[in-house]
Amino acid sequence: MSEQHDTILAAACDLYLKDGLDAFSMRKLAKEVGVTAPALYRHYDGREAVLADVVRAAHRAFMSYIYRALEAPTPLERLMRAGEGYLAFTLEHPRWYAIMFSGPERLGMEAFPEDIAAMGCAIHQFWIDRVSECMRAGILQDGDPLDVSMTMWAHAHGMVQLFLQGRLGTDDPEAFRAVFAASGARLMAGVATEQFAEAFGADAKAARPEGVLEPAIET
Amino acid sequence: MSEQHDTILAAACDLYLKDGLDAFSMRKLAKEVGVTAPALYRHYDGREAVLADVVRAAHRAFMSYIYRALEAPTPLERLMRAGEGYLAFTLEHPRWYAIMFSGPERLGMEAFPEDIAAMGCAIHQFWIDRVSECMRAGILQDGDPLDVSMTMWAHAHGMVQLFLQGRLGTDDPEAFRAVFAASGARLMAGVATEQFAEAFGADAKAARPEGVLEPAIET
DNA sequence: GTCTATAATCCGATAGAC
DNA sequence: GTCTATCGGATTATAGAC
Repeated sequence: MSEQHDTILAAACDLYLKDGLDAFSMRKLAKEVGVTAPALYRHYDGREAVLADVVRAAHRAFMSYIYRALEAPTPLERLMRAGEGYLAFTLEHPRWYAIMFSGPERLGMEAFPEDIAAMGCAIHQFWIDRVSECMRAGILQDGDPLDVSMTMWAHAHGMVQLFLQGRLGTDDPEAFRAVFAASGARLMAGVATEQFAEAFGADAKAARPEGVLEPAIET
Repeated sequence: MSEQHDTILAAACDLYLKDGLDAFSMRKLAKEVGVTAPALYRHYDGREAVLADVVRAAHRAFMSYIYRALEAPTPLERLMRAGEGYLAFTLEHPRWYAIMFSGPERLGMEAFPEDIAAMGCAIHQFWIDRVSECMRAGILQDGDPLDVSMTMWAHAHGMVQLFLQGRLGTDDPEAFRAVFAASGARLMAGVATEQFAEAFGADAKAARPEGVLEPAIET
């Protein structure tokens, strides 16, 4: 809460985002802050504690991206905007996304602190809520929202993961956006209703005349 | 090619599978082999070179799991058996699966050697072939096999990734198998044909009377 | 609250004797 | 081909002066 605490955390985020997790050390962090390493231990218990705060910051940043979707007026628009926010976050902040899903032992911990796990649950619940209200609106086929949101989540997570590791044959975020949308459309064909196809077709035409949802031809 | 080379590689695989990537060091490897560290450098250029061979071994192990599917008589059975082989590999050897998808810089390299990248392409092609022949057989809807296989790959990869990081609320592989199958069925609903539903329904009944494809109720 | 100094480990890699 | 000895570096973290 103190001011130095925030200064250190900000520097820690910068350092992690710049050099990655393996290059993150208390010495470099101290240099970034402008003090010597032992001074950091007055404000943090150690490396683990700093990284835990970085993970918290990553979760907060992620939430700020997807929660914007709640401003949209309809369930369908909220779902689509949430998906766009998710994709924007992963493309603009791949390292923040990575640390959210690196698993605790990758950070040198046995398990995530309770409050971080709770943030993960809140995010999961957000997706369940988006799916739920789309089911009630007749846009998604009836089913268990927990199951359906998991399917959509896994697909999105897998796509992003494969792209960030260069397994999709392209490094261009714009190309990936089209591929992601096309793949998402294939998935929706199995879980959405005709009402979705009509509503989203119209929505897509209004918002994106170029029709990014058409399957991308790669070869 | 020499015998010591193989001995070192085997020990390296054991060491990585036992302790993980961050704990993998040339000194520990030497102890595992039963020699001193400098001796390793007669057979390997350094840590990177050893890890590259471990990655090669991981790819070969993965291929041995999914290539078994080619013994099945029909395109549908080959696709299903390939999926089962994929899942079995990820659950039985999560660390081997992890190192295949960790990205080169995680291993301290700039890029994967050409032959490793080629193995990745061969695996990708394997999935494209499975999808292709299912399209020709009328089991999957017509489309670009590359696109459809990517969608299926991303979904499977995402599911496994989320499970291995404990984000699915269970650590039980058997429970995950059911969840994975149910989610896969949701995906197939969007990309398969009615012929699939009929054929696989019959197939599932013959092979698995308990019906693992029914959506799992969690709560 | 920050510093200097340092403990205690670990790492990859090499030189040179045998 | 393997050894001993070592270089040169990194790391987390602490002790104690100021």
